[in-house]
Amino acid sequence: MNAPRITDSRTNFFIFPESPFDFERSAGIHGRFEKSLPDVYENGVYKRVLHLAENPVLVLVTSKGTTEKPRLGVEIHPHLIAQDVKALRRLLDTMFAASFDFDKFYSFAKKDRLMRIVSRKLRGLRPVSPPTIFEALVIAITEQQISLNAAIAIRSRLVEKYGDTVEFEGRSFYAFPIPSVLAKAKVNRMMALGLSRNKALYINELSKKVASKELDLEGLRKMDDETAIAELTKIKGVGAWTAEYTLIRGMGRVNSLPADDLGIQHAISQAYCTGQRISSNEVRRVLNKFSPFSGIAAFYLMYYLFWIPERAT
DNA sequence: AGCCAGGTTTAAT
DNA sequence: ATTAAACATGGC
Repeated sequence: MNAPRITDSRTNFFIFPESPFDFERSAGIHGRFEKSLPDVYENGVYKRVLHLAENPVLVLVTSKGTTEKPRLGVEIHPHLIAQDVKALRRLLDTMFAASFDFDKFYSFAKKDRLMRIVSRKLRGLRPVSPPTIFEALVIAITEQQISLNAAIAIRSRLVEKYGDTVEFEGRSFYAFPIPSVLAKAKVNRMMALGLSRNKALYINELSKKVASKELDLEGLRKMDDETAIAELTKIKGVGAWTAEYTLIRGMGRVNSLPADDLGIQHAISQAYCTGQRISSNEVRRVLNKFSPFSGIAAFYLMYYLFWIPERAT
């Protein structure tokens, strides 16, 4: 598995991710919502603020290649010193270069008639990840039980209130709030953004543990799926769905399957069953043939069924 | 207006 | 070991 190569020329450089990579489709997910801070995707450019050596830096990413020969142009504001370029490489690796072998997944997908069509149609689609597991976990908590639209609206307000900003071309761009800030936030203030009391408490307590280093979320990357899920579910407010969702969407764990997910249950049922609501066990049974890619298979199927209006062949 | 939406915890049986 | 209630907002 080759790590993406990054060529450095001060504030602008290229990344060469593994192929195939459809940047527009993958990063473009963020552009489907009116506002899904801290992520902004407009006119083919992905924009967000990342922390490098604790400093907020605006990063602009755009495709300069193709799905088969991916090449991403990266632009930074303000300038970076050399050691920050290294840190940025790590973050962009995490976010865009989910290091797994797409060809292997696609060859698994051929075993199934529908999945063959889906994977051909969506070739190069990756689940883009947040830069940190902390962010992925907070995202998952905000999305518990309520609709995606509601969660994204609430999360955007959380980011506007607590995230660091970089001004650029007369606009504010945001970083996801860092743990120490959310650790100090008042639960009542967080609730005013639309979080339930419990979710505000969960996020606040989680942030305190991460900020104090009592909890090392990034250390989860070294663990296998099962162990990471066991660790995550020790955290208050984190059940099976939240842990599994964090792995697939935030850690590139393509076999992690949040089988309790209503959207996945709906998608699997429509594609392989009667369309009626099905159980998590049914979901696992149906997707088992795509193991060790069951999570990414579910992601592809959901995207295909619910996110492509112009679906035809 | 009312119900459901990419669940989890606590408190009951 | 299983079941019920409470929870917050946005969309239809």
